[in-house]
Amino acid sequence: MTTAESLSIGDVAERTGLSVHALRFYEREGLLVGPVHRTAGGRRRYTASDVDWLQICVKLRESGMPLADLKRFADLVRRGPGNEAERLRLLDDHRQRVEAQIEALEDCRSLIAWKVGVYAEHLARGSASGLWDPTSPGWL
Amino acid sequence: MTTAESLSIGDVAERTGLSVHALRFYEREGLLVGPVHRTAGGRRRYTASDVDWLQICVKLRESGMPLADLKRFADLVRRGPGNEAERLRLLDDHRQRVEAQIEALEDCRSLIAWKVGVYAEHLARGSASGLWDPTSPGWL
DNA sequence: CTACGAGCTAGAGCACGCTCTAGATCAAGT
DNA sequence: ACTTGATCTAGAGCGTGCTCTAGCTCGTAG
Repeated sequence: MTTAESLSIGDVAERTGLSVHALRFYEREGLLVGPVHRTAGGRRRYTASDVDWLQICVKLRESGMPLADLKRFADLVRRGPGNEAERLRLLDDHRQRVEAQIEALEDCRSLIAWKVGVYAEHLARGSASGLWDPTSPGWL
Repeated sequence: MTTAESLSIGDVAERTGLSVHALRFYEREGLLVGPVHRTAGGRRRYTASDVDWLQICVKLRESGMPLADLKRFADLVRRGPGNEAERLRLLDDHRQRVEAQIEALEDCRSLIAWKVGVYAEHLARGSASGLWDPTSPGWL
């Protein structure tokens, strides 16, 4: 349940798009910066900055950062000031990987788009024979 | 060994970037269009169009197409003419997913780039405190 | 003729990232 | 008080996509 200052695991799941299972898993794996507080009854209570951090995690995961790197990053932040250069390196390395990935995807996109275009044209003409038919020469 | 018309599994591994293990695995999974020929001694002999197809597979995999879709595609091609519309649909669906993925990555990239920029600037100034420090307000 | 690297099969194993289960507890509505 | 739904823990299980092993065979160079 939502109150002014703290959110249940279900609320956080809704806000981040992660499942409650994933949230508990992330916590076990040490991917959160701070310890999650608990109610008297033992239920997790998340703060707004927990959610902020998790939303960053989601973005980094979506862009392909492995959990291990996310953990290294969380560790650095948790240890506090003094390792900013290392944090920056981690992020910047990831940025480079993301850029490479975008380029690779754009390559694939143009290959596919071209193939789709050729295909559609032949279909429109009703003359699709020979396309992707490895027994005909020049099928590519 | 390479001869005019046929390649060993090792050659194909080199040309496609797939491991020999992966090549045998792909074959078992029915991801190839034609059956791979064998020498008298039972060794695989690949043709140039096998390599062409595998290179397409690699591109599609790099862009995130699951093996199951690749298999559906290979099945369609193997069955020969008459299902071009279905092939086109498969490819075009994938193209759309790739485009969505590029957009998502570009989003992530700008988030990261911004964060990296802020970080680098603060580091240059020697005033990095408060960055990603969930105990300070406005740490995002 | 022999050695040695490349290839063969069947099947086990692995890394990643969750996802699900069981069985119990908590908390809120009626 | 009772019911109902959310949450808890510990740990097993799973989907994807390879990767590796064991034990054997092939085939080319010397």
